[in-house]
Parts: sequence; structure tokens; C-alpha cells
Amino acid sequence: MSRSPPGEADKPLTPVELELMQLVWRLGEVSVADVLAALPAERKLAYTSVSTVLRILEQKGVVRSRKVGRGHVYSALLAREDYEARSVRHLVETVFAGTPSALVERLVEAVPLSPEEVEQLRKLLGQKKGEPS
Amino acid sequence: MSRSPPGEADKPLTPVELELMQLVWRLGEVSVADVLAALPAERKLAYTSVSTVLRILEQKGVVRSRKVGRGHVYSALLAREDYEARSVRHLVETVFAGTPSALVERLVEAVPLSPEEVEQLRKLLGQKKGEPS
DNA sequence: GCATTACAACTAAAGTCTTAGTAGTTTGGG
DNA sequence: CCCAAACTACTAAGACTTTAGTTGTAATGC
Repeated sequence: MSRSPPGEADKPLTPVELELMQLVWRLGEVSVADVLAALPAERKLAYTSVSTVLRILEQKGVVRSRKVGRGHVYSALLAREDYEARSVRHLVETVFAGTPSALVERLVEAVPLSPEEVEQLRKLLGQKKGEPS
Repeated sequence: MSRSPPGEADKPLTPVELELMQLVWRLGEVSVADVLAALPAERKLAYTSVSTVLRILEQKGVVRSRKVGRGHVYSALLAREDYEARSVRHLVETVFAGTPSALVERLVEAVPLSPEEVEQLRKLLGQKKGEPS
């Protein structure tokens, strides 16, 4: 029942949902206990809280679950790249309305970038140059 | 009383707060009526709703108000550029943990960029190259 | 076969966000 | 000087989010 009416489907994940999704993306197929173990030590969540959030993510169509042994394992349905793309699009629309290049401007100002990263970005833009939309 | 404990100060604005801030940034110094008038026709908000949100923004230290005639006019305390920078930083931390360049990668994939914009970005990166963090 | 344990589903409570009504105050006109 | 209009502050209701407890069920060991 992955009910995801298109209008709802691309709403951003809530903070905790995203926090757990990062783990799902990183680990692949996870049980509730796996997620709990992968959380940083200072982040204390009850087993039932993790379970609840994973179930919500399944309702939203973001993960799917498979019955294994006595419990379930969860894996991503929404690809990390897709969520990243969606997030950038959302930020451009809400904060940088109409001027996506300002986003990059702020990025290089606000986040320390290594020379290697800068070089990589230049290459990336080089490829894109002159490509039709 | 712009109470803004540093820990709270850089929390993202809520959707409606951001929506109204975009207007404040665009228009400069605004009354409640100005904001209401500047909203797109399909966006129906009551006068009191706009007033409430502006007051919340003032409590958060994002705008300041000045008494003019019978009412107040509001203007930005938080610069648009600062909020943009903060937003990018937040996105990098929560979604693109550790790999800011992936953000640009998704940007050029997900958002149509004109060749002029691409060129502008390349220049921007050129300036940044080799600069210490 | 039965008790113990691990787990999922349901439920709930506290917190925040959004929206707008109500009541009260200030101002300006007659 | 008083009434009407505009405007603000207070308040509240509904929705959603976060967190976790409780309860029922399934499997596991003995």
C-alpha cells in the first residue's frame, strides 16, 4: 500500500525521517536493531521510536520492508540521488527563487571547499557547458 | 527584546515565515497591508495571520519594527545573503553530509541552467581556487 | 508444550506550525 | 468630545511531528 499521491510524494522528509534514511542509504538493508546500533552514541532513541519512524517511511513509500525471521528488514525505495535532487530543487525554489547560481555563490562562501573539490566542480560545469536543457 | 539565544538563532525559518521574509527582503520596509498586497492573488491569508507571522519573526530577531502612524512597519534584520548561506550550510549538513560538491552535481542535473549561468559559476570557482579555508 | 523474549502495531502525549477570530486600543473625522 | 475605522495583542483550534509506552503476537529455548 505505498500510497503516494504525486502531490504529496515530493514533500521533504522530516528531520528524524531524514536522519534514519541516511542510515538506510548507507547500510543498505537494515533491521530496527541495525539502525539503532548505527546511531551515534549520544543520539538516544527508543527501539519503538525507530520502529515507528521506519513504519512511517514505509507508509510514505520511501522504504519497503521484507519479512525476515521474526522481524522485518527495510531498504530504500527512494534513491538517495533522487532525494538530493529534490532537496536542491526545493531550496532553489524557496530560498533562491529564480537564481540557482546564487546557491553556488553561497556554497563557496559558506562551506570550506578543498582545492580538489573546487577543481571537481569546475570539471562538472565544463561538461555541462552548452548542453540543452 | 530580540531574544535570540545562539543555539536557536540559526534554525531554519518555517515555510510561511520564509514566504513572508522573501517579501520583506524584496520590498524593504513594509506594513502588514503591504505584505498582504504583495502576496500572489491565489495566496489568501487573513490580515491577522500576516500580522501574527511578522510578530513571530520579530520575536525571533529576524525583523525589527518601527511605529509609523497608526501601525508598524517591519524591515529585515537578518540579511538575505546570511539566510541563504545558512540554508546552504544546513542542506549540506543534513542531506549532503560531507560532500558539498555533490550538491552542485545535483544542481546542474536537477535545475535547468542557462549557459550564461554556467559561465558565471565557472568564473566564481576560478576566483576561489587556491584560497585558504 | 510452556515460559521467555523479541518484535510490530496501536496509541498517546507533548511540542510546534499555521491560520484566523476576538477583544481592546489608538487615531482621526465630524 | 465621541464614534468609527484601522491596527495590534492575545488566544485558540487543527494539523503534523516526535517520542515512546503498552499490548498483543510470534518464535525460541528448555
